[in-house]
Amino acid sequence: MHPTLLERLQQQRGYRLTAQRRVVAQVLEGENLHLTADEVLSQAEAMLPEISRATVYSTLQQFVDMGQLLELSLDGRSRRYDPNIDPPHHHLICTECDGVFDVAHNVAAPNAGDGLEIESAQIIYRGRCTDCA
Amino acid sequence: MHPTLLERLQQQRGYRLTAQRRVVAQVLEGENLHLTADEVLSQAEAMLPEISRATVYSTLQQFVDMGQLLELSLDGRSRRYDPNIDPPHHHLICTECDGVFDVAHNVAAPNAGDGLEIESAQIIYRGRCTDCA
DNA sequence: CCCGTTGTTTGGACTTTGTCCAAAGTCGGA
DNA sequence: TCCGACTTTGGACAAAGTCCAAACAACGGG
Repeated sequence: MHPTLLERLQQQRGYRLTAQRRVVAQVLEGENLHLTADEVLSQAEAMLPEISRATVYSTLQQFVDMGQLLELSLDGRSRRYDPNIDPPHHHLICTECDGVFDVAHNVAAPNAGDGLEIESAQIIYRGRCTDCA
Repeated sequence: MHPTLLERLQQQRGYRLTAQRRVVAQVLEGENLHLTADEVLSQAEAMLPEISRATVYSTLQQFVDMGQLLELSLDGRSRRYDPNIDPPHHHLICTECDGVFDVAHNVAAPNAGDGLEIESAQIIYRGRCTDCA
């Protein structure tokens, strides 16, 4: 298996892995989990009641900036976070159950060299998940 | 050329093309234009001062539901709207100027038949636009 | 032409999501 | 141990979107 988010954070040198950061990382961990910041906050509060909203938001942002957490903008309303960086993948939003699912990354879709420089591509599929189809 | 958004709306039978709806459609029109709902609102107010926020939001939603307007979730904070449906295309967010640009659609990225049914795919590229590169 | 029905718009209150900031707390090294 | 740098906190604030009841407008039947 690939190292978990928490394991990857432990390897970052010069980074204080405080109780708050550890809790946020633990909450995020899991296959096919795509939590919003507020979902992370409520689950983190269950483990560490005095954690504050500002900490959760800024911790999430740090993980993203460190390249250890994927930020998804799926509905224009909130952001979701995916701790599975390593096998690159994309996402499907099920039009029936509204769930978010990882989808294997087959083909990069590089593009005509119109003079633009593409760093990354994120694909959002819409359709029906295996359960609903 | 492909018909404009306004023209496409005029062809919808049994749909009242009120002054408010016409104004919203006119504001959206244009190449490489990706306005937020609030940007649409302020420009619409310039043409029809008494138009209300609720009308703009619900009109945009209707256009999307009718399949005549593309809704983009690029930053998890707001939604942007693209009136150009017809030659399918994707979008680039420039990491330097933060602009949004249409990118020609080369390759559909269909996927392994893992039992899911894919209806559509939307690709968000990140990189540098032709001006910034 | 009037009326009722149906569809549309309005303003404003409200919710959700995210940001900012100054003060307090914590940690590790000299 | 003490200092300085980093981290967390709570609360105020802002942005984006939703909801709702009342007012308004348009169309067709009588």
